[in-house]
Amino acid sequence: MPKPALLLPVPASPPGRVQRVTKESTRDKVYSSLRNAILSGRLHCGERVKEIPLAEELGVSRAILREAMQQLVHEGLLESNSYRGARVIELRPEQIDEIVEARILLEGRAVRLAAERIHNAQREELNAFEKQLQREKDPLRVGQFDFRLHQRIWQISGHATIEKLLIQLTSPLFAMSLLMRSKENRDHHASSPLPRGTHKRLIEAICQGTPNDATRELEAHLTENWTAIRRRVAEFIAREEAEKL
Amino acid sequence: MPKPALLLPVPASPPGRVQRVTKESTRDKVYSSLRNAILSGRLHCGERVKEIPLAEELGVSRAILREAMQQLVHEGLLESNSYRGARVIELRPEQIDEIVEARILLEGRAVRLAAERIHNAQREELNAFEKQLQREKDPLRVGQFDFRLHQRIWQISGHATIEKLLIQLTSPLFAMSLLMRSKENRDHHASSPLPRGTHKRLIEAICQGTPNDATRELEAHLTENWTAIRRRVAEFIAREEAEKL
DNA sequence: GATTGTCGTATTGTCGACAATACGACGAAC
DNA sequence: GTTCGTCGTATTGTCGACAATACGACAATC
Repeated sequence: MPKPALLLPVPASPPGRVQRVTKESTRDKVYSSLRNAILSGRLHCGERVKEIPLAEELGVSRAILREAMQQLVHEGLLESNSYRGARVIELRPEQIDEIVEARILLEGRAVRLAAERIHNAQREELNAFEKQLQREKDPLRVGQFDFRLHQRIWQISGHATIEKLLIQLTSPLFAMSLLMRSKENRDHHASSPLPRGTHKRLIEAICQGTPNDATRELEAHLTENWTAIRRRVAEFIAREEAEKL
Repeated sequence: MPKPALLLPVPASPPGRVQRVTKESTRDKVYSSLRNAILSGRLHCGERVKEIPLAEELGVSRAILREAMQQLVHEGLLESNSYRGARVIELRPEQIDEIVEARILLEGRAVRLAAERIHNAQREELNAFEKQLQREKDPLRVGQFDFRLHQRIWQISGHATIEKLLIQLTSPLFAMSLLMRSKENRDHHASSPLPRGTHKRLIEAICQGTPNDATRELEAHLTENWTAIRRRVAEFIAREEAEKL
């Protein structure tokens, strides 16, 4: 039985209508493909990533794949030891604490700026996004919506440096929470839904242009959300350790 | 006339006394070498970085060099456009503002933690460092000492995530301030020394274990320091623009 | 004289092959 | 039975060569 493809092969560059100005290099396509694979759970946390099979699956040379992987290592989604290969990262609870702490600092400023600078069109967009998020039932898609919603807020803040740092900081977090959900589904553990009330209040604060409220709501939102995830990660790791012995 | 070597060729792996456990790969050596070259001003901001000559100078293949450069691009020290090569970054004043703002957020927390967690041995180390910094006359070396001192503080904070972000964030800043100094020396502009009073008070606050003072002193230190640099960058860019026309 | 088309070259993007290393299996010594 | 040495294989690290692209120079056209 042919195993299901984990990754989509890199598509030949689509013939843009007017010869696209910014040609995307193969490396960038491989990078995006790999990143998506991790951030959508097709490559799950802790999984070994071998170069030759992956290069074949993607239809590119190992050199290119290595450059893309290099980038993901630097971004914190992969970790590699020399001659011992690369794996998708697996965060320890203490690391999650650190990341969330840094995230609160940076995103606190981002939502403050967003509340100060938001336009009417963006207000509508955020509200629409939030309604969509409320309607969504599938927990996996809820997580992805959540991620994209936050990213949009960072964009609205207009602070490119903080935006970049936040993307880098939260990607491993997102991958890990994804792993939690899929493992919990597989093992038939209760998969409690994300708390969404704080989410709504955060959006409202940003749209109403009240920076202090926005920052406060963000802190509440993140701590509430991630103490739960953190506990689950700890339990998950404990279970894994137990299985090993 | 043979031009002076910008980079030291990558040395063959020195035969460690007991066969070092962590073998440094060629890529890592190339990465460090290149990074040092930028952060010590041997490769100056805005300079084009060509792969073939550089690979020959370093005595490695282009593939390896590309992987190392890739990493520096992600770190923000190089910027590259497809088929148009890579250059050392050149920050615009607005970017400096953004970086310093993010830095204050993160380093504010770092010095707070450092003040809470510092040990006696580390207190002495910081004080010694600070005295050394006071004695130093060469402005270039002052900058390097300053950078290392801050890095040591981040380490003492024990927050690995914030430390990593800060290194990434400040490297381009440091490279740019270096460029300023060397250009100013060359063009015989006045090169005003860094203000050091705030520096001393910051160290004292950390050593005395007063987190609030430490955070406040840090903010003073950074804003004082970087508004100066920012102004100089703006003037420098203005001069360059004028030369072009 | 300015604009546009063509081409050559310098440089980067991509690839396949070879060298070096880690890790597990297997067998020998105690 | 356990420990240690040896070796084979799977996998990564490194390299040199070929293909694709950008950019400037030069010629042709209006």
